[in-house]
Amino acid sequence: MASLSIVDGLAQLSFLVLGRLERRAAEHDLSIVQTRLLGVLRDRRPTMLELAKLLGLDKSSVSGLVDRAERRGLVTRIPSAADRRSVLVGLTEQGRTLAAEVAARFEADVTEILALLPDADRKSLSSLVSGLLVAHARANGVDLFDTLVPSHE
Amino acid sequence: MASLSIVDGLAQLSFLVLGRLERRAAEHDLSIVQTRLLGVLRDRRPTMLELAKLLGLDKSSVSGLVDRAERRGLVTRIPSAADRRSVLVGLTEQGRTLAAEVAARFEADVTEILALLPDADRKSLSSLVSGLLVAHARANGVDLFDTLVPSHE
DNA sequence: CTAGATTGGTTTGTGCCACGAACTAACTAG
DNA sequence: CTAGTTAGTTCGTGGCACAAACCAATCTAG
Repeated sequence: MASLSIVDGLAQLSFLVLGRLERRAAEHDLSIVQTRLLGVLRDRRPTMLELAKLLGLDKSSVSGLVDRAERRGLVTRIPSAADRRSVLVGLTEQGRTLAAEVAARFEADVTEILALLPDADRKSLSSLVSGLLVAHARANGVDLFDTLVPSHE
Repeated sequence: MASLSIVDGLAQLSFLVLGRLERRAAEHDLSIVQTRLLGVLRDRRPTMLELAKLLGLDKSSVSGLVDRAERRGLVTRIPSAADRRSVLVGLTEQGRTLAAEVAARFEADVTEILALLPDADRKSLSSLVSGLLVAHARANGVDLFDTLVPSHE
């Protein structure tokens, strides 16, 4: 039972957490990336390029990503009024409900894992994690956006 | 600055941590999966099937994975003495040094992020994370193996 | 001992993800 | 009006992931 280092611990935990997400997403035939796409769009209607930045992907990758999601009726491309080259991507109703469902199940998973900790510990963990993320966001001048989005440097 | 929920926080943190890993791995033209492969092999010499279980992949996926790594001289297939159907996979010297390098850089990254927390907080976080992982491992009867390996249920 | 079942691995086909390079269309500066 | 930039798509390549089909070795019933 070699007590694992904090680095190992965080790596482990990260795999565990994202593994749950992946599993829940797979239940609805979503990949992690598709899920992140839906997550990002919950409160945004970005252009393709903004989306690429948000997801940390190449714009060409986003083309295909949105293609597939659009084919499934989860998102729509809306021609931008301001710039005729540009396209806005938004959730459809179907996409929105799907995103909500996956998020809920994932949340339940994580909550279940966290239930292994006594109340007090869970609270501490929560505030430490928040603190760390806030500090990191500040240190990198990055604005903290919500669920399912990685902080890219 | 909406204080994010613990679930969101953990998701964020996980993306952040694995994002670093991915970046460091990419510096050496490794994917996350390749890196996990090397990580798993640091102290094991499993069969293909064991490897599949360890990585949570299908055996057919592992075939290709090992193919590519072998082509790059990072791992070797060793015919099993015990069972002539079976193949053992092990690191080459090159694979071992590469794994060490990536691990070191990744560790530095995470350490740097953790440096944003005051000493006491970092220590608390460390023990909370360990505690959570241990509890989870116990709850699932899984033995806790080391770095870069997800706990599969 | 042998016929049938099981097991370990590879191969093949399909689809997603990711990138860079090349390209079109639209916007912007001068 | 022209030159250069920007937004997005397309194409080609390669890794990742799975299921299904397959082969060879091993096990097991009878």
